[in-house]
Amino acid sequence: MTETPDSVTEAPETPNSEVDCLCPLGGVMDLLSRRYAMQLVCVVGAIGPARYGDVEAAFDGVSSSTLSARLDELVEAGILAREQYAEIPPRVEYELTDTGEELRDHLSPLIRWAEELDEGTISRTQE
Amino acid sequence: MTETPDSVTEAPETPNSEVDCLCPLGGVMDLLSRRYAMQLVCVVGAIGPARYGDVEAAFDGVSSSTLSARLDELVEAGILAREQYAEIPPRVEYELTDTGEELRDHLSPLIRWAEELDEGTISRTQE
DNA sequence: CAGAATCCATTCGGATACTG
DNA sequence: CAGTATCCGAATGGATTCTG
Repeated sequence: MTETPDSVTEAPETPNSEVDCLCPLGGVMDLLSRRYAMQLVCVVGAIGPARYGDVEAAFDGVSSSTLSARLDELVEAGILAREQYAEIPPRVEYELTDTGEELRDHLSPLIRWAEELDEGTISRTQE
Repeated sequence: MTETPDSVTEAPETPNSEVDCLCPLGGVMDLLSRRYAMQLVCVVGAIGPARYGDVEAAFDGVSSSTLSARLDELVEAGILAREQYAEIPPRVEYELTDTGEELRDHLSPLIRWAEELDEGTISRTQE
C-alpha cells in the first residue's frame, strides 16, 4: 500500500517525536473512514441484537449493497458478530463483539459531540 | 461539497425512537469519514502549530491535493485554524481550534485503540 | 426477511505539473 | 514553502433485480 522501501517505517527523522498518531493506513481506521461505518457501529450497539432490517431502517436511505458491504467489513474486522438463524423467515442478528463494544465506547462520545457541533453549524455560510 | 440538490436530506420521520446515534449525514462525521481526516486532526494536535510541510511529512505519501483538500475542509469546519504569515519564505501554520481540541480529545483514544487492535491483526489473510 | 449480484454515476484520491 | 489546477484511474455508493 504505502511505501516501504527498505527503511524503517518509523520516522527516520521525525519533525516532532510525538507524532506517531497515524496508524499505517489500512487498519481499522480505514474501515471506520468508510461511509456509515462509525454510525453503524453505534447503531448496532444501541439497538443490541440488530436485524438487518432494523439497521437499514435506522439509516433511512442507504442502499442495501452499501449497508451490506459495510456490515460485512465490520464483521470481518471482528467488530460485529453475525448470527444467522435458519428459520423460515430468515433472521440474522448483528451485535457488537467484545472488540466492537470497546470501539463503540470510543465512538459514542465522538458521535454525540459531532451531533452537538452539527446543530450549531446550521447558520453557517456553506458555499 | 457533498450533495445539496434542493431536496431534504433530513429524515422527516424517525424509524426507531431509540436509534438517534446517526447524525444527519453531512455534518462533521462526514468530514471525519474522509481519508486521513481523523489522523490529520490528531497529527496537527500533536505537532501543535504545524506547517504544511510538517503535516505532509508526517503522512509520508499523501498527495498535496488530497492533503490540501482535507486541510481546507477541516479549516472550513472550524476544526483547524490557518494562520498565514506573509514572509518571504511563506509560512503557514495550522493548529487546532477550540473545537478541534475537543475533537482531538475524542479522537486520540480512538486512534490509539485502533493502533493497538491493528497490531494484533497482522496475521490476517487479506487478499 | 436478508442479502448477493449487477450496473452505473459519482466521487475520491493520487500523480504530475505549475504558480505566488 | 505552500499550495492550486488538471487529469485520470480506482473505488465508492446508489438503484434495481433476483434469490434462498
